[in-house]
Amino acid sequence: MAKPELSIGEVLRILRAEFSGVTISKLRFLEAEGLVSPARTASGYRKFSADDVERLRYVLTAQRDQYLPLKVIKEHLGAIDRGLRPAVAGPPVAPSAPSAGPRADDFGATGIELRLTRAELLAAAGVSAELLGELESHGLVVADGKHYGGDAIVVAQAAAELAAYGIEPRHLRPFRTAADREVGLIEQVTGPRRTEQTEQLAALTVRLHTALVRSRLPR
Amino acid sequence: MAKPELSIGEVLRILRAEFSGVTISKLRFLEAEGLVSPARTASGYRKFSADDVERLRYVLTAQRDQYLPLKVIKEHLGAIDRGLRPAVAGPPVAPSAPSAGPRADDFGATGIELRLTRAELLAAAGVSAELLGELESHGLVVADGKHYGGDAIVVAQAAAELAAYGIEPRHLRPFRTAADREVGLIEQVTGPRRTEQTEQLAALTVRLHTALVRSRLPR
DNA sequence: CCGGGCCTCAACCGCTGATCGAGGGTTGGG
DNA sequence: CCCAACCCTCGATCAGCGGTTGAGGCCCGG
Repeated sequence: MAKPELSIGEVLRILRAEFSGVTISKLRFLEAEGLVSPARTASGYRKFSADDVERLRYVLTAQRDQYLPLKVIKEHLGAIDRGLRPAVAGPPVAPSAPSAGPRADDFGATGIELRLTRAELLAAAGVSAELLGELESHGLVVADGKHYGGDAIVVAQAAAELAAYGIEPRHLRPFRTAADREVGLIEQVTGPRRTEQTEQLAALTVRLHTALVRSRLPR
Repeated sequence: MAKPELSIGEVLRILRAEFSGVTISKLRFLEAEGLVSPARTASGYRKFSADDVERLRYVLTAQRDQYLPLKVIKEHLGAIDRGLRPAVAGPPVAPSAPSAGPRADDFGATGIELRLTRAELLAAAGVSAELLGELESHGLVVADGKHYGGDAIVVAQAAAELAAYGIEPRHLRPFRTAADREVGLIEQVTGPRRTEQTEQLAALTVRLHTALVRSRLPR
């Protein structure tokens, strides 16, 4: 028998060994919330695969050790399912303790690494191939081989909206330059590999940039 | 050296710049839960010190970015008070790699224009007068007469954190230049008065900038 | 054919994390 | 002295999350 599929009661006994607070009703609840989707027998009994159990273990661990809300755990699982990888916010800077503590903030709403074809990008951003071409020629959007990252969507959309104000891609070159310089500065500190620290630093510089722009807008 | 002590309303305005969901009643609630203990005037008014504000910032950040329950945050603060560093669990091992998604506050949800004295700015940002002086000499923070805007807090804090990575104010000049150019572009479109449209455009360009930086970070 | 296991669905629950309002004092400017 | 704006406490209330409970009923092995 290659794949033993377990009944809910069996799963319960397995997980009980590791997590004290688990009950049958909780497992059913987690299914109702969309965190696992066990198969069913013809008569409606749940059949849990080894993967399902693994998934439950993930959920219960995240809940117990990180206090994450189910909603967030669900998003993480969704990302994992799509073969994408998310990232965790570190602890805030301790008050009155200026150690270089990590601090995550509004940098990147998804944390998901996306890989899109050109066609997918056009569809996702809802822009014309022409605009995208211009953006590429000015170095505002770059493909990595045949694929574009998720940020390209945001860039393209923003560019499209700006075009409605009469601001064309060629006017946006300075943004590219500024971004390059910013990244250069970051790499000088953290080196050429992308780490947790890289992200934190980027979040910081972006925050700085945003505040600076705000502060310089007319009163 | 007279440390400026802030009333609850002042604290509110300061924290609003950074955290959208904070209210007076929430601040009082957090005191009731034992997360901060501001001093009181003879007549019973709360007086928040710079440390209190920092503590609140820690609480709000931990809540927003790590979804920690207040109970846990309180324990962490207790540990920090005793000179320890709080233990933080990493993400579960299960179905895949590290992760996570902080949320995106938008560009300017504040509404109210903050006006701070130099002392208030120092207290709110928790930075040294020296750092602030340097920032001013490089044009990163500017006073409008005797007062500073709320963005100055964010600028100063970001600069302080960057300093911990060895990035000094003088390295930040290009940010000023970039911000100036960005604002210049915006003003070319919307004119020299600050309107709804100015804000929208600024939000757009900042979004563009952020996405560009992200897209250019090493893979 | 019986008993334990499993099913659904709706109602209920306790806790967290606040919010609200009544009723009333404080402060500062005119 | 007055008024507006601000601040106070305390108790009631609330919404959402994360489940639990129970009624009523089917399924399956011995």
